[in-house]
Amino acid sequence: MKKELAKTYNPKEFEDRIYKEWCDKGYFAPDPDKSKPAFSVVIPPPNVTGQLHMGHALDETLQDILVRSKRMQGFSTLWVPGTDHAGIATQIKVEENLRVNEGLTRYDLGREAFLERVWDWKNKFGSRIISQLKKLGTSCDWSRERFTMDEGCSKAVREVFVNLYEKGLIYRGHRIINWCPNCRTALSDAEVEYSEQAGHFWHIRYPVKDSDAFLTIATTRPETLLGDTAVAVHPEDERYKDLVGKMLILPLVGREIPIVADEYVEKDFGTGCVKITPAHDPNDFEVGKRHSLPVIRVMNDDATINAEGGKYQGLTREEARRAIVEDLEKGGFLVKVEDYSHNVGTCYRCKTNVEPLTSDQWFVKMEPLAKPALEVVKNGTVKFEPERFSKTYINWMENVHDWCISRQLWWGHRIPAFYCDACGEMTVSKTDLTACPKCGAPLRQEEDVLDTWFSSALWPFSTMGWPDDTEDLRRYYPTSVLVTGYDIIFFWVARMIFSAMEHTGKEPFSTVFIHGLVRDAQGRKMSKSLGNGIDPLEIIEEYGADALRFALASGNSPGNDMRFSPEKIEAARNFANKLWNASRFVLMNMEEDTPYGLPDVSLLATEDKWILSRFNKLVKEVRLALDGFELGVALSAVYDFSWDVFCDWYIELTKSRLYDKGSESGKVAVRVLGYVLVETLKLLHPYMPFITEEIYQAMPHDEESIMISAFPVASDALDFPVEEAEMEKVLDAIRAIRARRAEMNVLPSRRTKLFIITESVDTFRNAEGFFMKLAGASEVLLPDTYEEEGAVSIVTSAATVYIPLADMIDLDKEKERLAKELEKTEGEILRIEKKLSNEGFVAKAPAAVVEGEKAKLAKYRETEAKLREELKKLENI
RNA sequence: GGAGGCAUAGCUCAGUUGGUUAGAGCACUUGCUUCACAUGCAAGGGGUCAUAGGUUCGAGUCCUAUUGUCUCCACCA
Repeated sequence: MKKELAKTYNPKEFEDRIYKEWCDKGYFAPDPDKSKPAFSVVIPPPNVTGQLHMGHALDETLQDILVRSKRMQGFSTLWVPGTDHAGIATQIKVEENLRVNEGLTRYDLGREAFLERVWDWKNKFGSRIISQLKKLGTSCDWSRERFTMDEGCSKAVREVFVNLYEKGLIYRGHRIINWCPNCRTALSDAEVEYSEQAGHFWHIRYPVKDSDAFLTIATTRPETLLGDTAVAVHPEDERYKDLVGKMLILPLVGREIPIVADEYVEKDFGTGCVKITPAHDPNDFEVGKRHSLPVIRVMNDDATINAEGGKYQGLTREEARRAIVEDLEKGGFLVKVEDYSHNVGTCYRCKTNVEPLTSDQWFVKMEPLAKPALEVVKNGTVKFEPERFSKTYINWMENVHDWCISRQLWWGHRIPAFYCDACGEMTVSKTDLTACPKCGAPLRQEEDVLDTWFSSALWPFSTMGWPDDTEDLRRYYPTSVLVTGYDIIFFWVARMIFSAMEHTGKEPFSTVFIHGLVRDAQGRKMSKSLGNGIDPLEIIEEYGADALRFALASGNSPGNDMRFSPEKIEAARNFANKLWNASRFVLMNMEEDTPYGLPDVSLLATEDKWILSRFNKLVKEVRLALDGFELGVALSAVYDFSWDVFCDWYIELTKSRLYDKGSESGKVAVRVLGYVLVETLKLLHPYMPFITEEIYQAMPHDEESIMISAFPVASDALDFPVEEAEMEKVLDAIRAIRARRAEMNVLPSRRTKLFIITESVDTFRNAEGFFMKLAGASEVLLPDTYEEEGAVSIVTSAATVYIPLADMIDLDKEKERLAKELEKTEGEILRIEKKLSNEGFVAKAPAAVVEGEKAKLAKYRETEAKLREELKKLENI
């Protein structure tokens, strides 16, 4: 059924409409046909209250390309969408909102009322990110949309927690952890970001008890002096050997602390003496354990000094530092201050300096879990693409510490541990308990919630119904590919792998397809604070989702960052426009009843066979690239074919036939045009789903939607090597003539006779129209020889073409040009001859390569002979 | 301190297991109101593929070192 296309490409007119049609038709749901192989993907769930940014756009685009191409290749594809509750991020937003609008804190509201606010917020904004994903054209099965805090995922979380607890892999402990004083919660190691900060190195004198001697320590954090319980020196440090075991008087505090010997100290760094503050430094904590030192925590949860700090109580960390340095100076304890720049841990959410401190937290014991997770990557069951990221993963997993999973937040999965104040028992349970199983007294549930990543770690199987034995799990789990950025390999990918291994006994996915970051045109990370973020929705609004997707997919190589620039998106839009207009042209030349599909081979012209043969090559190329996750390579192949081969050549080649109204040959041409265009659209559909669907619907086609049509398969029936080669001879000649005319400034309007001397007479005779249309010919003659003077000669390997342009010819220049060309050709001949006379090459190179070189040599020799002949002629004049 | 990426045209980047004369987009030059498209057409200029070695019949591609640059991990107080 022939439809009209609007005169200009305007994606706004059809993108939303088409998306709705796909949804209504149910195309996004996996095909229930059991005979089809399964291909499944789970979306990296965006933050439920987040806004779509370029990172999402890239991630979703890549996934959609994979999913759509697999669907067209006959897989039963399932793409599970959903969102993450994003504990800290969401809670911060709601608290901020509460503070700004009502001047309240979460404590003013209380836990229950505050959580109601968060749920309201979630319900208000949770659909926003989903609708933004839809604008991109993502083909997720929305009927399976999940949320990390929905009933099913919560059930999975409890199941996992209790299982791990019962196996002894989750424990509660008083440990030193990373604390964010702003978010007022513990953080895992992965949630700490280090940043270089300018600071000072304070050298402080600690007097030795009952002596005039003293030790000088150097520290970047003088305020933690309040919690010092020792000073450590290296056991082999001659300077301090005799002092080990003696006591020091802690300045300002007056506490007696021992001098201990520990290998942790570097003799050559600082003064060789380290103050030990077990409560506020992870290394000191370890030293403290080895020497059974007391642990004195001197800060509150908001990083102000607590009662242990004596007169400094109530001061912030920064205030305390200033006050203490001042007092040290007054007391004569301060030796010197140096400028010092060092790495400080900050909170990945709010960038506040992390305060290491001791507290009661829940941990996952990592060692037993890491083992199978390492194995499965090392033995290739889980493959990283590109492969190098498996190193990053293995390195991290081999050195992983226990995972602190408790967060002092309210928004999240509350830890299912129940305390009995009557008998002191703690019970961990999959279901909520009200009475103590031991003594029957009322219970109190743990206040802490779980790290957000604890639930996302279960995403590949919790979304498919685990722990129940569901049909989805049986059919689609393990999933096929996980697509994500390298920045969350530790947060998420690693944790999914060990969780899946532990709880399902299977890897969560077979391939991890890693992409880089989308940066701005200057190569900077897009960020809110810089204000350099490009809003994908604005791009879609202005250029269309297809253009955005194209811009993100083209030139993007796996694992590498990319820059996003206005030029790129314009180039993408221009390509869409080109396709649109090429399609309009094809449609214009179609009849109401032009059918889909190729006419009989016997009816095909040489150029038809040429384009089919070229298309067939393209199909092979695209499929190979897609199979290897080379999405950018596949796209550029389709781009080049569409623009250069199909539009710039094939369409132009068919014009004379098309303008011969009603001719059989014109009808054949239009069917080939339609066929190649539609099949090319299919190759392109995974990348640009909307425009390809819109055009597909307008053209004669084979399926209800391009989405469910079959991805092209290379076929021997479309291979026409002979015609392809013949056609290339003609195209070579046309290109050469055009170049020559342009060089001589022959106006396009000036048409001339062409005399073509060639052995492929039939080929060139059949191509007469092409020379008229594309090479400025008024008449094409194919004599056996051409001897007249005053003609430009153009030499290609297959033909010598003469253009009588007596008035424009400069004989000397002609000679010079021919001589130059001859020189170049001879150079090439020499190079190939050398190669072919190399015994190693002939013996070791593949036969096809050797044959290729021989063919090339033959071609150059033909050209050389013709050039010599021409030169001789000119010299005789 | 450890690991890794990148270095190819003026700019931004492709280049799949080594195999035509190294490509594209943008920018630049010249010409074109050719009846699909000026978001276009045609022609053109521009690269010793960071440097030095090595492996190979053959290296932009593999190996080693060097330089520059970016990132991640570790954290010496």
